[in-house]
Amino acid sequence: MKPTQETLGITLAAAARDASRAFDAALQSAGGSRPVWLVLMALKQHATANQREIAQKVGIQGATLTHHLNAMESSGLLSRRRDPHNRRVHIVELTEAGHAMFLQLLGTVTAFDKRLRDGLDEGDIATLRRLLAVLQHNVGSSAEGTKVPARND
Amino acid sequence: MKPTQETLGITLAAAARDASRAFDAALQSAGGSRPVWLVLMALKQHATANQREIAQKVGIQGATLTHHLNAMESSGLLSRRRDPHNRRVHIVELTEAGHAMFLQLLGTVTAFDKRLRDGLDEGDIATLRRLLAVLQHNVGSSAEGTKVPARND
DNA sequence: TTCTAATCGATTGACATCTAACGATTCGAA
DNA sequence: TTCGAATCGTTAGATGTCAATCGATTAGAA
Repeated sequence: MKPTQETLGITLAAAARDASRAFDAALQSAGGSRPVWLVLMALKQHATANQREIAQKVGIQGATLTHHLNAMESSGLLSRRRDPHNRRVHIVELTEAGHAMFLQLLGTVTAFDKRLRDGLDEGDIATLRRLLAVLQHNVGSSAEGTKVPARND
Repeated sequence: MKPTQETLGITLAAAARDASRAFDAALQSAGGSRPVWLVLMALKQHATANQREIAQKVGIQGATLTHHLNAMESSGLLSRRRDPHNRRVHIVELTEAGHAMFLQLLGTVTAFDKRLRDGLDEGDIATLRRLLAVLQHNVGSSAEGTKVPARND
């Protein structure tokens, strides 16, 4: 490892941090937030889902999702009801307002993505996805259906 | 944008999240943490620095750094003294324990980086760095001397 | 010399995230 | 049928981050 060069993890974290901050700022200007967007997106892909599935899809812990869902339910973006077949389970669904919020944020997300891609061709994008997937594989996760690794004490 | 494909920002954030979690776990097992590592690294590169410089180097706000420095000073890893030429400024320096902690964590960091790079050749690494730098440029930041973008209300 | 603006680091409060633990519910082996 | 283990979502507390604000200090124009 060259002494003047950052480790790959630090480089990746810094790039992601900068991109995420800009993305967060864009979403906030559009009246949303990143967690809101991620939950909306998960529920757009699967119209009804339980919380465990959403948390897994989004890549966060159930406890974290509870907080986001509480806020989003209060805001009228989604509803939760007990599954009659298994009363431990919440079925989560978007409301009309939730669907509207998704559309509201979609423009922002698309514009941001376009901005992020500026100067990169499809080959670059594919390469980046491939390399990022390798990194994820190397730390023990796959890009889809990510399982949250336990943090050791 | 293809409907079945994640936006680039989400892909990047997910990869970075997974890598960061693994990195955090590795550092924790070695008795440190990511903020500790980043501060140690910044102070290894510039033996004496003021807080603003460290915060900028690490890529976090001054308020955040204060908390980390408080903890690290309590742990004996570093010391702070007022600059006699400008009493607003703190000069931050590593202690012997701080230098020892750096070495302690260095092995972990190196091993983690090696793990991250598994299956990637030098060309891949260079490509990844280049592409990440493009992304950072596109969101308004450069990879070195990162300025933290303001979050709009 | 005076005074305004800028700088520095700290404090406060809010947001997002995690772990550990919990109560309620369900599953499945005995 | 019983009961221990597993699942589900929630709560509480801790960590890391940010913005806004503050008191102390300095710089520089008038």
